Amino acid sequence: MSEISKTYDPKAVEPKWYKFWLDNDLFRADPDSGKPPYCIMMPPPNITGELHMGHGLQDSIQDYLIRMKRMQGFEALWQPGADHAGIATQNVVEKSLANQGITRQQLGRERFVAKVWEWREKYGRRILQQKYMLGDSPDWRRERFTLDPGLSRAVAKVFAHLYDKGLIYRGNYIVNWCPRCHTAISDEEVEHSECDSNLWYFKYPLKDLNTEAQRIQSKNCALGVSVFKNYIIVATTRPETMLGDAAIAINPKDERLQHLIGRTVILPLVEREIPVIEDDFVDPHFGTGQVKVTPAHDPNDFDMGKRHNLPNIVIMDESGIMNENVPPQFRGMDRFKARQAVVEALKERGLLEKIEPYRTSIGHCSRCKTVIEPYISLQWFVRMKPLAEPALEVVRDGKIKFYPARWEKVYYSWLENVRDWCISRQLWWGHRIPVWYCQVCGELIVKEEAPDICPKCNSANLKQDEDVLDTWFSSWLWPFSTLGWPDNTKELEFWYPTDVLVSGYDIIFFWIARMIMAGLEFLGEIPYHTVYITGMIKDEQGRWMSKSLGNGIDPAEMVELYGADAVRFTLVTLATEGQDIKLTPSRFEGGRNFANKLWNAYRFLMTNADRLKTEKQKAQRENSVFSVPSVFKNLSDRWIVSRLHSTTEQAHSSAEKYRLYECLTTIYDFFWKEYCDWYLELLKGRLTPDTPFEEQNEAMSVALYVFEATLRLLHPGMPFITEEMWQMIRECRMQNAECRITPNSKFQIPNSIVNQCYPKTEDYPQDIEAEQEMDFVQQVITAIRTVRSEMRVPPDKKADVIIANCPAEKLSIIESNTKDIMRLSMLSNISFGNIRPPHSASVVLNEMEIYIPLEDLIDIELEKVRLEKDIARLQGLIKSSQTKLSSPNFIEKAPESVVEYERQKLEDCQTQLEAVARNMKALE
RNA sequence: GGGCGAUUAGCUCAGUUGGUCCAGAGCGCCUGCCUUACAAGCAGGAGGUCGUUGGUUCGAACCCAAUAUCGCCCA
Repeated sequence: MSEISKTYDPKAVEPKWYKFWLDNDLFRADPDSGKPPYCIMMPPPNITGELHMGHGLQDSIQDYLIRMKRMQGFEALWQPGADHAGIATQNVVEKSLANQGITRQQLGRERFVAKVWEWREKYGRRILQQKYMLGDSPDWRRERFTLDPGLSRAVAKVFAHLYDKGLIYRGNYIVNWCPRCHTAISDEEVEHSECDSNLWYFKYPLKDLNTEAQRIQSKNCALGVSVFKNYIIVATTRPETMLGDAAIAINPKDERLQHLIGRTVILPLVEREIPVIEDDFVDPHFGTGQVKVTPAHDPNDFDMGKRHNLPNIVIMDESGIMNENVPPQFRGMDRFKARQAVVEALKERGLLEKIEPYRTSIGHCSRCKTVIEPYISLQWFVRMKPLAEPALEVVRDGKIKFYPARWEKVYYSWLENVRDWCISRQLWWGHRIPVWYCQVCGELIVKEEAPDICPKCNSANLKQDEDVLDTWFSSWLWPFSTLGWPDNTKELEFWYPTDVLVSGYDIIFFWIARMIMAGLEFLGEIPYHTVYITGMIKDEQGRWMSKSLGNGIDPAEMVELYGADAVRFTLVTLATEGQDIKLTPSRFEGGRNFANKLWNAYRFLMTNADRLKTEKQKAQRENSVFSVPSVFKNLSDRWIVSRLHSTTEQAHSSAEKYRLYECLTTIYDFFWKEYCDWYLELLKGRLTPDTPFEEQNEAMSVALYVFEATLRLLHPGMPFITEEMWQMIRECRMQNAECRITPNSKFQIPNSIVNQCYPKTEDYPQDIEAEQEMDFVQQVITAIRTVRSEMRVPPDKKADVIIANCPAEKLSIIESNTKDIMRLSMLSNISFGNIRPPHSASVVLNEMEIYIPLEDLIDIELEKVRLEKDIARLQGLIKSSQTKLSSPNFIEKAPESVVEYERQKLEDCQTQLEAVARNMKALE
């Protein structure tokens, strides 16, 4: 056997095994295997950029589940793929072209789209390469892209289906327009943020001066303030839009302003006559209660305009530049420049009443952060209400469960208030809308495939809609389009509905809710029964990681630094119940240290296994070196197997509840604090040169047996290091020690931890008696160690201890473990007796007392302090027990077992206190 | 304005059905150890009136009600 390095080096291990897994098709999923199906859809990453920590976290969780299920005998498919990400990708390619001084308009649509495909080829693979690095185990052969022919066919079919059903319509409406991306976006793609702005108050002159009659009438209106003025005052947060005003509106219930009804206002600068109208929508408390109405540039005003038949006066172009519908001096100005200019112009005319500071919510494009312009344009929409109802039901009925469950509320509130979905995008990159217009008769044709002639006039002069569909219009089909829908494939039959979706809460609306709607609408079945919502990765201060802040932590770099297993382990253990994770690179040290701990235990085992193997060869012994033990005789063996039982049980139950952090911390605690700290330390005492070969052999067998099981338990969380060690350990164990899941008969698959059975609780016998005995041994050792340490006894100074008041059953435990107790607490002798040696430190353990004679070494004062502390601790416990027990209510109402426990506790504490007090007295 | 989350050790976080939790972990800190698997380690230790105030209960970190602070989502 070659030397094993002292520290674990992931770089020497990880690439090797990933290649091995890929070369041997170990992630292949086959619908004909005869095993039960299990499927997770990988949220398709954008092809724009790099893997970020969120992927790292979500992939670690998904891969944990997939690998575990695979080991549990499921035909586990993790379906991979990528998303074309319309706006994002187009932006990124435009940006790269801009560096060369080229615009997409210069290239033209066809050549530009070809460029984006080049980009996809070049960069689209990169993120997948990064997923290799993490150790992800999807069936890469099944990788899909949202613009693949099959998936595009699904999109067209869905569009036609919804159109035929009347759930897709086209119309001129106010949409969220991004003047930089030059496209409409959906409500979900708008990010609102509170900004400091102003409320500008403008005077709009009334057309006719007040007549005497009106004046008298108004005088009777006691509340009137602006009655005698020949103008009215409006307030706005967007002054430039006044150029498109079509009316002034007031609330019909606003008594102050009744006299204005029916009047006409001269719109300043534009000199257009506009009416004063009444509408319930107007909030009398906003500004002056008289609001300007700009139907073409505000969603509420748009609705109001419809109610009152107002003209939609569009005042800017698609870049937010003022157009020919505004007075000449503003034409060609950017909307923000126009804002200043309008204010300036009104001020010059004395029509600026005042400016008040005002906090307002401003919508920004989630892609480029440009301020959104509500813009009237011709777009395609999906009617959402009919789709939302069934999607609400399946969650209400519990057919789909969210983990953590609180996200269901968020899901409900969105679906209950869902608005129609604007699906057309004025982009070039994406699924072209499957709609054709006859250039002869104007017929509108919606078809899955391009029609040759107009069905109405037979003309071949057809033109396809220029726009493309929202990216999510293909993503929402992901759970079944990737499985081959609309074809009726084996895959679809076998894996749909899938099992779990793992995603962040940021895309519950965008993606999760829509996927559920789509699954129900197009397949009549939910897409998955469980939605696992992860927290988001934040920086140290709790801020979102972003390129602009430069506070991102690159997972690839972390893998490079700490190893993939360490990164995965750390991320999963930090992900508690959907809480956001504040991450710093140093957090990965924990994972790395654990990997190193595993490695060194392995190193220890292998060194000894190697030695025993050599001895065996020398002696030419018959028996195979390390077999699976059938019975466990040694206390530490019985104990560690019993602890493995509990660990396995916990790993199963935590995984069922999707508490993966709990799975990993349980295994971590078992391995580090029980296997390494105690079991291996005890094992050392069984591997001494004076121990007979057969006994050493037996001890090593159990040690390897438990270690191997731990590797399998841990494999879903730390795939690489477990494979590395498993492969090596396998070589020194008997063939029947393996526990391989049924292989696919069709394929020759080598042994790998990937296709071993996940440990089952019942494989490891629980042994309560061994646990109790071991617990006592540990208590004795720890007590002596604590005293030694607190009394500053040098580690190399061996001590004799005397144990007094030792009950018979404890005595026998100590006697049968004397060697271990002495070795682990550095003693030269243990004797029993009731004589307290002078100058000794003492510790009371339940009813028994341990004396450690230390002669000159003992510092009486130090020992007194120690005992005083113990006395105070016991007194505290006694007091609280007494208080409880002296309350008749407690005795009457608390369960018998609790009362009994409290009584026992009190009694034990009192016995101990007496003993400690006695020892204290002996020192004086 | 509506909803959600957080508040527990110096820091980051666990804490399941209220009792066996005078509350745990990792990191940090203190003391002692290079004890031939591991100093990325070992042994031991210090450190918290569980945001605040009421309530329910025999019993509250946990349940209820107010309240404060921070964060997120929606309008």
